Amino acid sequence: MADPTFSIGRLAQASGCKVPTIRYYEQVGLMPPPARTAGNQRVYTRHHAERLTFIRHARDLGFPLDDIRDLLGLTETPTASCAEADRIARRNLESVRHRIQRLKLLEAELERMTEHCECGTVDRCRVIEILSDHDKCLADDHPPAP
Amino acid sequence: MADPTFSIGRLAQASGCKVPTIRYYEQVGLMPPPARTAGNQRVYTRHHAERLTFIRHARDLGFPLDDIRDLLGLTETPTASCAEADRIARRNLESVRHRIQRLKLLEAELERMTEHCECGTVDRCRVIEILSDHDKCLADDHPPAP
DNA sequence: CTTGAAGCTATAGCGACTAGAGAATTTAGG
DNA sequence: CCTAAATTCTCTAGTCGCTATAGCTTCAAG
Repeated sequence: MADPTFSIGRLAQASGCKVPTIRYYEQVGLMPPPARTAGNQRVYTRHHAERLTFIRHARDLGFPLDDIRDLLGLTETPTASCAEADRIARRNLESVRHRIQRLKLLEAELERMTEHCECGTVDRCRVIEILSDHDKCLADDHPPAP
Repeated sequence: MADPTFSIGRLAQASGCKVPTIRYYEQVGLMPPPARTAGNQRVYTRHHAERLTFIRHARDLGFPLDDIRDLLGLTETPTASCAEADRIARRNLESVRHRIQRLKLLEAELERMTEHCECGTVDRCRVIEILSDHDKCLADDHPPAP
């Protein structure tokens, strides 16, 4: 009859979030303030668990909290167009692709550094050398704007 | 005879760092405090420019400031073994590779989301659906520890 | 009833900057 | 030489997404 309820610790276990993180999400308005026991401890419902799973999952996918806030807003009016959700997801996909591209450049550069290091003294170190001389670097562009 | 000197603005231009970033690096001990004019403005030398280029370059390659501090320390004793520099570079290479792996999972998941979105209403949105249901997600592992 | 785990609030810290206020200094042009 | 504009100065606070700590209260098991 009555839905099961959870303490913050159980909710943390169920969701994979840490306890302080859940309180943080409440503080910044991502999670609604739950009911409290007589002794002031938080009591969560299945609704909270679902919402937190959504948040956790979106975080795992790299969505910033502001985007998650927007997505959560959308889920509350299910008849709204999902074009906005699509736009948010595409934006994050773009950002992920940018980061991959950039990191691949760095990977190549770091490989070059470590492969040619013969581990003598610092004054002949390939790592130091490449870091010191900008011209010897391949990946010298700047990271994309957020 | 006298080496050329730079104002903080020129050093910023030359290095690609922003002015407040240079001051920040001084504050956290990465850049040595430069001489000052009679009017208290910073006066930089070629040494500073080289050091800042090193820092900037290492930052571009994803080295954390603490690692950069260590590397700068090494450059000051050129007869030291470069094994430590090599170790730092390899550690960062590892970290970059981890991040690439992780981001590729996210990319696949986000592609799956956006490709199947038919942009109707939110209650049938593929993006929202996947975010809501953990079982529908491929990339549900947790990011690697720093 | 006791004990230990789990919960509470509040504050501060992380990394690596960035932004803003308000005052002082420098530089270029007239 | 003087003024106006650009640059620089210090200081504080804010960003993001938590995490850690301190010092307390409440809850659940035995």
